[in-house]
Amino acid sequence: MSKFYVTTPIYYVTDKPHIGHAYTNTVADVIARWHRFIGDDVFFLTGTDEHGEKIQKAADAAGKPAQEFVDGLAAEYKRVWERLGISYDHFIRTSDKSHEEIVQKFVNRVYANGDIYKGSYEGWYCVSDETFFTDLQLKEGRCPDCGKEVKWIKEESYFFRLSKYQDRLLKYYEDNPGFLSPRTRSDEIKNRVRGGLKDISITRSEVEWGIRFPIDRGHTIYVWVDALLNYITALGWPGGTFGKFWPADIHVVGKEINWFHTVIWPALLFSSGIAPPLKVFAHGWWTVEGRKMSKSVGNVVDPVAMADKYSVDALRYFLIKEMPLGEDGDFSEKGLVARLNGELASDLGNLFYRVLTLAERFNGEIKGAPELEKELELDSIVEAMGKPDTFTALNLIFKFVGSANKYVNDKRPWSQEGDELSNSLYNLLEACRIIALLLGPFMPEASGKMMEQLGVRGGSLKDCSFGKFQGKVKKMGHLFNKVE
RNA sequence: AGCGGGGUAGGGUAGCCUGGAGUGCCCGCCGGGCUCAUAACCCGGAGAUCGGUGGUUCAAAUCCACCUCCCGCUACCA
Repeated sequence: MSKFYVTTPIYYVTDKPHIGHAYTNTVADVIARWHRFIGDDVFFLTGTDEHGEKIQKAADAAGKPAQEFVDGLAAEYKRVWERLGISYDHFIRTSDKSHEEIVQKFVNRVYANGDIYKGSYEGWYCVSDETFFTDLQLKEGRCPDCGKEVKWIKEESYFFRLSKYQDRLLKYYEDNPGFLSPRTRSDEIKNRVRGGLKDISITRSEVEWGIRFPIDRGHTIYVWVDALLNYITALGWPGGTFGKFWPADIHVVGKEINWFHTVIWPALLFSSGIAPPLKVFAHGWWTVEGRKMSKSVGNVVDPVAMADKYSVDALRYFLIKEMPLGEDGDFSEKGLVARLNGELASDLGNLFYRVLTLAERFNGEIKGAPELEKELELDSIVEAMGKPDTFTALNLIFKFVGSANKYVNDKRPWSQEGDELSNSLYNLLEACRIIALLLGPFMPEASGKMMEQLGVRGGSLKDCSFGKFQGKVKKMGHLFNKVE
């Protein structure tokens, strides 16, 4: 049994989770469940990022102390993940005492290695957006986002010698081609790193709501450094289960935070003598009906509302099947309904329903020779999941659903009897059993219902070959209901 | 501005890295089969100068150059 450590980003808790957060966690969850399925010892981490000025402001606006404010949102995140079937093993919060202590320990070590120095941070600052901009980013000398005036601000800060790690990062990318995933994202990062790295400011003197910088307690630690460290503080670095699970096998992230995970994070780890993660997978973004999702447009999609309306499994299925992992895609309720009605109800649900009907009418012993098994591209599914390519894997499983439907049409079991009929049913029931097993990581609830109706127990990858069908079939209605 | 991604039948996509007959999938359309099943399932068909131009090659959707249009990122939006 090998270990497998998968993480999601920790989410900045200014508001409740939307469909993008749900996507990231669903992808990570499918990966985590798959690795449990193939027998790995999995540690699946998610959590919340709770420090920083924006959160302080949001708490002020809500009229609550910061800690109370983030407590409420962290609980909300947990509720959402439970609702969406996210099988995390640990939920880390950056306001956890143990996290704060470890972050300070880590920063001390980087400092002792000579990679932190005092300097000053300056740049154009937009007060209303609370954001610094470079000369290049300004539009006609004004804020590129809101168009208001910007001020030149200079602030004392401590810096991390990111520039020192340029060559080591490039070498790491070279030696570990799978680290930057998917490929389409890797050139972008390499180009930018080749273009030169600037040291980065890692403390703030104006921000109160954060972890104290141990070298100079007038500063707090920049939230990104605080946040990135969650991946090792959750393991209890340098003790705890760190030795067992580190390095992370995969950090699942959105493409917009790829830079932090593939450049700053490994550099920080290099500085403190810790191995970098094995893979950072940057997935794409969802638009909503063709438009960028944003609060101001008012098209933010609530994943819980979708799950309530169409079922958790339909939502999970749509998120994985709608776009190749790593690409961008478009979310629409119309698209979700089309996949629910057409693929889940008509193709998959109907397959189970018709097979179960035929099987229930049959009184004899279910036996036969494997005929349908050759249509199952199990090796390709395993290979895809190893990449990971959840999109291709799910497509291959559904290709097998199609093969099973075709088998019913070709064999016409309703006009068969005796051994012939038994053989057809044998093949179909075994196909259904394996489909149920393989879909477990993607649609855990439906998978459970399929097993129950087939009267078989759960299993693992090694059970995904045609054996003797030992279930007791019991039809219990449709797996998926059509909508509208 | 720099960097990255994309432009494939009516719509949506996969294929592109590792070149080999436009090959595949979904929706829609036309025709047929079946009646176990959620008007579901299966088969066949129509429909594409693979954004444009030029190049490399025996061979280009695929590699290269340029052009064009769309989108994203540029160091706190999954």
